[in-house]
Amino acid sequence: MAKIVSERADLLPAMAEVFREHGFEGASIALISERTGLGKGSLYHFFPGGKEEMAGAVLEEIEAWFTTHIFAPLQWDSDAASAIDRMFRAVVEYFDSGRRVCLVGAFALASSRDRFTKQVRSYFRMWKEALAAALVRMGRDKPVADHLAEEVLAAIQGSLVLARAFDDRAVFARSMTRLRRVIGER
Amino acid sequence: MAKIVSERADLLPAMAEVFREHGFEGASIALISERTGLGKGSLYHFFPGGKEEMAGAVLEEIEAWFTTHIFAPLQWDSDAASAIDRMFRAVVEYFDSGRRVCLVGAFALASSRDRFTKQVRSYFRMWKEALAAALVRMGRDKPVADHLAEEVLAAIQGSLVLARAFDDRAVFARSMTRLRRVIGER
DNA sequence: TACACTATGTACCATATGGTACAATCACAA
DNA sequence: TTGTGATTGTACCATATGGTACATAGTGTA
Repeated sequence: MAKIVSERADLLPAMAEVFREHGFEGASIALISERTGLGKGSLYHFFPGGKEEMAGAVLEEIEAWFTTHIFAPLQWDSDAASAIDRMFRAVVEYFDSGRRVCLVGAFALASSRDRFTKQVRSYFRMWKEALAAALVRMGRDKPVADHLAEEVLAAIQGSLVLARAFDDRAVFARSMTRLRRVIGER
Repeated sequence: MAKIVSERADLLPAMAEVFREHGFEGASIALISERTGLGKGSLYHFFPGGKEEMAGAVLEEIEAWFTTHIFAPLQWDSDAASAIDRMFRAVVEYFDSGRRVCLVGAFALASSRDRFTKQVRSYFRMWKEALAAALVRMGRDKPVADHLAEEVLAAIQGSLVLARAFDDRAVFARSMTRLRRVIGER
């Protein structure tokens, strides 16, 4: 009855999209099965822990992606300004200019936060600390850098909410432009 | 079998809290029944349209509350600065210093946005326009006021996300302090 | 009191849910 | 070829879901 031998990792992007669109409660196994093209059998073969394990794996993958493409450069790249510039580019692309929701942010607001407290917190903590580190390398004082990093993260999350509420990408674009300017100023 | 004659409006606060805590999908009728203290019979008596009508009524009540306490003063109060000050006070109290989630924001991120597009959009549009009007009365140019209003709303929503992710009210407090300063500056 | 109407609780229903069992099928190595 | 373990689809299960039906009890009024 088997068709193709899949890998667990291949399923994560499709599953992530389902969770993004429907949230943890709204993402039914039937829907996940449909969108991944895999039957329940395979799904539970790869994720014996069920939906909770699926969402956990998705969060893990998201954190890994952000670590590679955003957090690590922010933290370690000798050219901090360029790392920040690349962060903004990556963010715009990743969130599809505001059309796509931040799954971690959505989980933070919903009751699913309680299930995934650690992963949600870790994602934002890593982002904030990496960005603050880059700002320090650009010559900012540590406390200022911390506040600024927090402000940037909040603005990103908030403009994702507004962009979706207004169904208007321009909201997100304006916010990104402003943040680049704020960070550039002294 | 009846106990007390309730009013539809009396149920809304309890229902709002359930939707805030669990989202639209997660808020089951059983849970709503438990938290309002009313059986299904009564619930469907007051809300023949079921869960969708319940959530709709809650959104309506929220918009009404904000209109009275925040939007109207921002829009019409001759002392714009004081209206903005009262907005921040009301927001801090309403969102319980960041412990409480913005239901409309949560709905905007979730799939429930599609069901309640109009109400979600209306809430944010009214808020943004009212705040911009107050800023104009404080002497700002219209375009600047529009951008600033958008920035403030995004910061509020974003810091609610972060405050919940970090489980730290200080995040929200810091954001409000900063916004007051930004608005005060010329 | 008698009546109409509003509330209310409970039993019930069809369906969807997350999850399990298991047999069938694959890839691949001996 | 034969066997072994990884995959896969399907049938199935107990439960929870949103929603309905209805009989009962309260409320106010003539």
